[in-house]
Amino acid sequence: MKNIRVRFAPSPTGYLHVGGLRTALYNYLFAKRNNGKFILRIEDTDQSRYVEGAVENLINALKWSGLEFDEGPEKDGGFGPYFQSQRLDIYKKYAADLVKNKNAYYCFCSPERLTALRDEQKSQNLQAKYDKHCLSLSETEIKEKLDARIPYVIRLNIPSFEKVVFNDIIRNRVEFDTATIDDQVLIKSDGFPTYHLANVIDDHLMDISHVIRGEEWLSSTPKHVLLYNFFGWEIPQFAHLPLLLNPDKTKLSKRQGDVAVEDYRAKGYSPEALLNFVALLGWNAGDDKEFYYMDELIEKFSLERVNNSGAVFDIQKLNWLNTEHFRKLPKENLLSQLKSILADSEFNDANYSDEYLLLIIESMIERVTSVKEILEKSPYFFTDPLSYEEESKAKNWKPETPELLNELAKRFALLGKITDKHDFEKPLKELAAEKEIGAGKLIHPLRLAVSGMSTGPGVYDLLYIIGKEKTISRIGKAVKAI
RNA sequence: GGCGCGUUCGUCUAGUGGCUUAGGACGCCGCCCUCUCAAGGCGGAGAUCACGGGUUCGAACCCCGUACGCGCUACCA
Repeated sequence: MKNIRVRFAPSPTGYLHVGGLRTALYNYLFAKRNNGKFILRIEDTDQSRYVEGAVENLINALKWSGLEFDEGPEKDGGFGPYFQSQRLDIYKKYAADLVKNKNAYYCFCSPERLTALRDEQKSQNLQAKYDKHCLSLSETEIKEKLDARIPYVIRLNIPSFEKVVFNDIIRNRVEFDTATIDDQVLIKSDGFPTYHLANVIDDHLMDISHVIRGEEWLSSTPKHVLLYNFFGWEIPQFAHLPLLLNPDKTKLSKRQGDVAVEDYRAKGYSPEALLNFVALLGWNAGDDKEFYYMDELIEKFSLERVNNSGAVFDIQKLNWLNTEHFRKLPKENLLSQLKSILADSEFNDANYSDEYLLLIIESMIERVTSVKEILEKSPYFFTDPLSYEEESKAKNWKPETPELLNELAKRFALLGKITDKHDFEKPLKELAAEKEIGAGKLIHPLRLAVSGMSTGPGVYDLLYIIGKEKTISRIGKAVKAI
């Protein structure tokens, strides 16, 4: 079997789309599974869409996701450059060959004529297609126009009434009639190639064996097939991936939620979870397994098992997977994450011991789905309560509460050095018994006083972590404040 | 409008002619546990396999048609 070489070929629009992430992942998995190479190529042939820093963002997002490319920008594998904008001479040369063989031709039509033509066709409910007006230009006419510096494009000369048939790994046989295919512009008037030309030339020159890309490319694949034929090149294997969809089943878009990998990163999702989730959107191994690490994905992946219908991006399932992955992270990882998040937070002035932070992690891990959430759900480990939850106040703060809590604080103060969370339990239970009330009558207001909240770890864990001194002082504060 | 691709619980999916009274997961609901919130355990509801024809002893699975959805229809990728 020939060498497996696949590419992820995004256009640098500013960020990595999760759909793009999945495309990249499938390419990556396929490459790794088959001892092939995963190549990153930047399709920056549209000057009007140039975005500052986009390539850097893209590469960073891929790196964060763990999809390291074998060849690409700054990583030459002998097939570079990997920026299409740096390969203009190559495209020009091949375009000239096409023109010489009459498989492409110069077109000098103005945008106005093109628009008028399209409008006319549309009004008659005809397919919008270039009318090959410039195909009939003579050599001398072309030369004259060229000399006169009239702007031109080079168009693909689609033969009429032929069938173009190709095989797609995911969709099997696909057939198009050339009568329905437009004479695609190959070289734009600014001298840049369009995607269609550049992609075929680069895939051939870069020795790409499998073209794995989104379904939106399926309709233009016959143009590419024609180009391969005109050049006399071997056609790569195609695999057109189903689209990722919004909940309303339209193509996944910004308007209906987050689509950038960096958005998910910012929200605290882990790359492992995001990758695991996205891998399952359109692929499965044929069994019930849903939790995967990268190495297992590589081991099991095959294009043949990719689905052929679009998949809704279901954030709930992502949340679940994120949680599953999160629970399996080693403590040291969580600790270092928490430290760096704290450093960037409003609580960055204090210095917390590893021991302290580890206790927090242990108490919160079942209650959050990311380290970031620890700060959101339990700020009380880092600051005294700034306010007290109204609902809990109404429910748990009774007229006799201040007196009870003061008494409890007094008894806590009598405790020696705290060595176990249950040290707090005894005085609390005793007081409850003496007053002939349920422990809950003390526990709920106590939690509120100490944390300002009504939810969180077990109350004894809570007290043990924040410590005896802070517990007592916070009770004092709460009694005054509430 | 034309062309292409698709259609199994709300969602992701298993299923490739008899093993299927269509399996799993997320979510949802209930119960248990319990100082709260979670986590965990147990259980439940939820799909006439888009619809209509055909082929077959037998079809979610094969064929044809229809409907619907999506994609493409740019000197964007």
